[in-house]
Amino acid sequence: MDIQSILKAKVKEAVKSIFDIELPSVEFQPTRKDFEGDITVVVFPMLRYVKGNPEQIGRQIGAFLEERVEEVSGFNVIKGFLNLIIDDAFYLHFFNSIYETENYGHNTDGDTDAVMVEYSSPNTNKPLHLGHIRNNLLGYSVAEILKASGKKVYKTQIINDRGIHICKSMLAWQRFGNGETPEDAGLKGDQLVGKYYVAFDKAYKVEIAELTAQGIEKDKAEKEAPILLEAQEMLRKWEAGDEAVVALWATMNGWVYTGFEETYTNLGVDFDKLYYESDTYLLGKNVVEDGLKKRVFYKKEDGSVWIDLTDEGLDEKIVLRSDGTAVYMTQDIGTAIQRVKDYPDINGMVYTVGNEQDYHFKVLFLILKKLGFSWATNLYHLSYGMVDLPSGKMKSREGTVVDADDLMEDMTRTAAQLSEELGKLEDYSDVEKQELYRIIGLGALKYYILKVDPKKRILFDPQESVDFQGNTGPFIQYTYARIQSILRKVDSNLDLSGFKNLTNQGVNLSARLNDFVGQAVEELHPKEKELIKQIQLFPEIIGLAAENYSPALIANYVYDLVKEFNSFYQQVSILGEADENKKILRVRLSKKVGEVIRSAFQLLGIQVPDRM
RNA sequence: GGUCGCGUAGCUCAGCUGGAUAGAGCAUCUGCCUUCUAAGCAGACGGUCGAAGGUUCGAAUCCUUCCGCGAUCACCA
Repeated sequence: MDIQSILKAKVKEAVKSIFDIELPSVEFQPTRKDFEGDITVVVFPMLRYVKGNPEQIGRQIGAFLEERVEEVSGFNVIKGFLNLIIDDAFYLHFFNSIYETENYGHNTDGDTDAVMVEYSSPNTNKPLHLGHIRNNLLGYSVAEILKASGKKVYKTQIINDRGIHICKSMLAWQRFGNGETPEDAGLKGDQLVGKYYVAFDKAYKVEIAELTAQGIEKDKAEKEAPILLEAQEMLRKWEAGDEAVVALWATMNGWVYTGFEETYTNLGVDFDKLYYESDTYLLGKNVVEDGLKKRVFYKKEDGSVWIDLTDEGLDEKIVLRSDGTAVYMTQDIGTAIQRVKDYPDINGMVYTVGNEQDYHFKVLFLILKKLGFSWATNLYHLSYGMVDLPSGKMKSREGTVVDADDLMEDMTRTAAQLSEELGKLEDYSDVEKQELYRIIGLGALKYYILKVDPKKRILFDPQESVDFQGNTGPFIQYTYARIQSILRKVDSNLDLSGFKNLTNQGVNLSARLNDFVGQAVEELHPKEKELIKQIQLFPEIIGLAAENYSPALIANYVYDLVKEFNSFYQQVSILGEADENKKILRVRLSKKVGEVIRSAFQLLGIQVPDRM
């Protein structure tokens, strides 16, 4: 039972006993560092029920608690704030009770509902860029956080493998490629296909310039450039199942998938199920029929089908074209339904998609609700701000993007450079070093992106790059590495410390710690107490992060924990402590902090190194 | 123009389901490596929380208006 629940009941009891009033709720907050105490009861809200001077009331409640509640060892009142001092024994017992818990912080008795998390969902005509990185990191992390909060999670992406964009790459490759393959070019498949997408745009612009030079208006030229018309023709052939076109399409998409696979592996993300738009783009049409019957939709004279959302403050939205073909919305309706068919335990979905589609998802969710699907109330658009460069928006067509592969390589290189300067790893092999640099470089990148609130747009300056000091991934990884170093030394100093049972036989240790709790509770160092308090927060933070779909909460939490640990590390000696019981406690604290760091970072998709 | 989001230190961000003197990091400046990894620790400097009203014991946080930035308002996806 956590301390807050205990106190809540006791404060109510106090008010009942002193003033004979039933209090509906009690407000707590952690005591500010500048005051003495651990938990603060805010008296002000009680004034609605209890008449009197807040300071006076606080003192009366405080005295009651100090006398009747064994966890409360003292109190003070400042203005309307009742600061309670919690007995060290409580914290020690708490720490002792969770020390052996594996996956501490995870909710193990979660509901049986599953949730599907969609992220990445790239187009297959170009490589992934920085924007996709943010998307992937967010989606992956939220999926992991939901799992930790007790949900069953399916990770998915819908691959946008058809449409005019891929036809553009195909056409350009036919014209300028001379049969070039990724092997010939020495390029990843997605990079090669992206190259031809850029080539298309270049040729297209040349044609537009030629047309306008002939006196044709720009608008018209843009629509009638021969190369564009040809790409459109190619799309029609694809839809008609033209063998040659479909074969080329399959080949080039194949290259792209091989390339993506490599990028995903490097980025450390994965998927349980892939959906391809070439399979789903016709879905949803039968649902429209159904919606017409239910009068959720209506038909205009030209045959197009619409939904009227003006009552909800939105406008009218088309769900089927007059020629009977599907639009984007139709597909998304059909795909959502298909997913629930594929995984009947799904009772909610998370869509990781940029905030430029806020309106689309608002409408989509509303339509699904109106169609009466029970799971439609549990849909969430994990909307995030764009990643912009100092020069403005990223545009693949114009080549002004920060490529995902390049960026990861850059980060690894920077980590390598920094690490070499520090020169702490002379005994590592090149392979080991390379892997470590990757962990650090990616840690820096991932933390940098995940620590900010998803809603905010990120301005990414490749020149200034990503920090490795302060509130950063490497800072936290470094603390983890230091802890591992301590734990290694515990093992190797058997004869000196008598710690031989520490890592293997927890039972023995628990017994000894219990002795310690019994005999010397008042000796808990302030830093030890702060650390335990911080550790105590972890389960609650995971819950909050899941509720808010926010990896940033995890990042901020682990940063605070690490700061607290570093301060502890600096102020007290761990292995040098003379009192063996204290030494054991400190080693155990360090070990647990390490576990929480690893666990929290795992939720962010970031690895931790044993040394750095 | 309508709708949605954002605006906190020179820069990057926490805090936003209302609570004490608004917190970190970077940058600048001071100290601390013969003791567990200095990618660290301790400290200094830095703020009319975009502006103005309102709600109340109390507002960065909630409401209204305005300003600035962004997104979106296609029989494109």
